[in-house]
Amino acid sequence: MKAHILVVDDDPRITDLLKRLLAYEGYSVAVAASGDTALMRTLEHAPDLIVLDVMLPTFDGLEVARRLRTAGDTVPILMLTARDAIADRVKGLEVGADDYLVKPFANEELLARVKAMLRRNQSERHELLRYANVELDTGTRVAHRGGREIELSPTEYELLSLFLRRPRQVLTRDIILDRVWGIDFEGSSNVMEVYVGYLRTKLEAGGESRLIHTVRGVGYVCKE
Amino acid sequence: MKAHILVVDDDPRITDLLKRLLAYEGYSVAVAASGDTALMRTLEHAPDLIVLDVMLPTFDGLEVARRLRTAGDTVPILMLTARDAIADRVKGLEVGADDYLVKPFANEELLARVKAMLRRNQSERHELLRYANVELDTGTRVAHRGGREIELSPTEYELLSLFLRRPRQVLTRDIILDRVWGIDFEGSSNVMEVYVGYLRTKLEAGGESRLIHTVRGVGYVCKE
DNA sequence: ATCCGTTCTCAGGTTGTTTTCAGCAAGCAC
DNA sequence: GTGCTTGCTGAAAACAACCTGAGAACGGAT
Repeated sequence: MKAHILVVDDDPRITDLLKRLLAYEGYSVAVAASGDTALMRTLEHAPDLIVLDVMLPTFDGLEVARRLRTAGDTVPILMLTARDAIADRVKGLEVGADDYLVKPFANEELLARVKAMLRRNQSERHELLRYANVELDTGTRVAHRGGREIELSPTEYELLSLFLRRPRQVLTRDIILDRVWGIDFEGSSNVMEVYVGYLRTKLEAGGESRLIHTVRGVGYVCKE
Repeated sequence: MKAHILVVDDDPRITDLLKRLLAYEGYSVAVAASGDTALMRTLEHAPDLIVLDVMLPTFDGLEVARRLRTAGDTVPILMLTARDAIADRVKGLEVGADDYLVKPFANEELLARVKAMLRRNQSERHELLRYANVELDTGTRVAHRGGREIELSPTEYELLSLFLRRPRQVLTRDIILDRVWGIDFEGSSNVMEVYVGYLRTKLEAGGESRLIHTVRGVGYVCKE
């Protein structure tokens, strides 16, 4: 639902601009300013797309892309290259970037590409998220526990996939609200609690053990 | 033996990208930027495949394809069509193109098609898509369910073939709109719903079970 | 110009999903 | 235990998504 985008650039003007632009379009945005933090953030957040500048401290964008690909990560990468660095574009594509954009770029163009890349990717990527005896197929959007098939509404699906992407990790209420309902969620509502309830009901309908546990005062964890 | 590919487009962005992409995959690539140079290059180099944009100076891609075919040239043609030009795709096929791709496209997808087209030497591209008891002949564009023959309008055909190529997988509205209508839809239209309706009516006219199910808030699936 | 098939728009009805709310249960500090 | 906070749950209201029939707009063929 809310696509999550990681922006990697060492120029704060660029990251600021992109962050605001993308957030305004409804994406949830994270930022990294160097090669190593980019890799870390990718592992942490499993973004749906990376906007990656070539010039970076520690190690450059090409190296980041190469490491991700050799590690088997298929997240779409949109590379930002300087106007005159044709060689970089070629290398970028060779190294596993999916598209590139020449700086300076028009906002509209960046948005168009991001959108197109996300849409295409969505069709090709069907992962099988799994934890304990729960499976979630992102292609069919159906969950299984044991042999039982579990149908999910869109929101339930988002929530469960969030949990399954980060098993054993405590997710704060803020993070969950951000990822599933979007940043602009204000004031007091207990939607999240209601939906955790729905999920628990469905996941435990066959008498199975609880998988989503409450961490009082903080949020929830998915673990056995 | 390197396959030789001619890329025809007047946008240097596209030719730049394609040239590097295809060259990296080991093809030898030539470029033309207008209809007449495309014809000249074809005569000169006798490429094994042509990637041909519809919109071109001098005369357009459709015209290039038509002239080649009437001259007896059977070189496989992969047509690049604009986003909202369904009519062009149909015309392209009528005029002798062998496949088409909607811009913007995923690099992977272009490579896959190029490979596939080179492999099957342009003659036997009559696929028979099949799922459950539904068949779709991509040569005659006629569908069958059980023994019943089902005639389809061009749009209905596109839609059904999309579903049959990815059975059991949930296709989001974005993807369907993109692949069938080529539209980057912001505004509200319900064409897609109407056409799903048409397709259902035709597919279920013999009292058969529903094959195209709606996934609320997401899109549709083709499954039993 | 007219016909016919196809595509698209619109409005109303239907159904499933999301949110809210109020009361209850569970955890925690004292 | 008591009192306070935090989280759970069932029901109903509010909302949005989807379907359908009717017809308008379009384009090619005669």
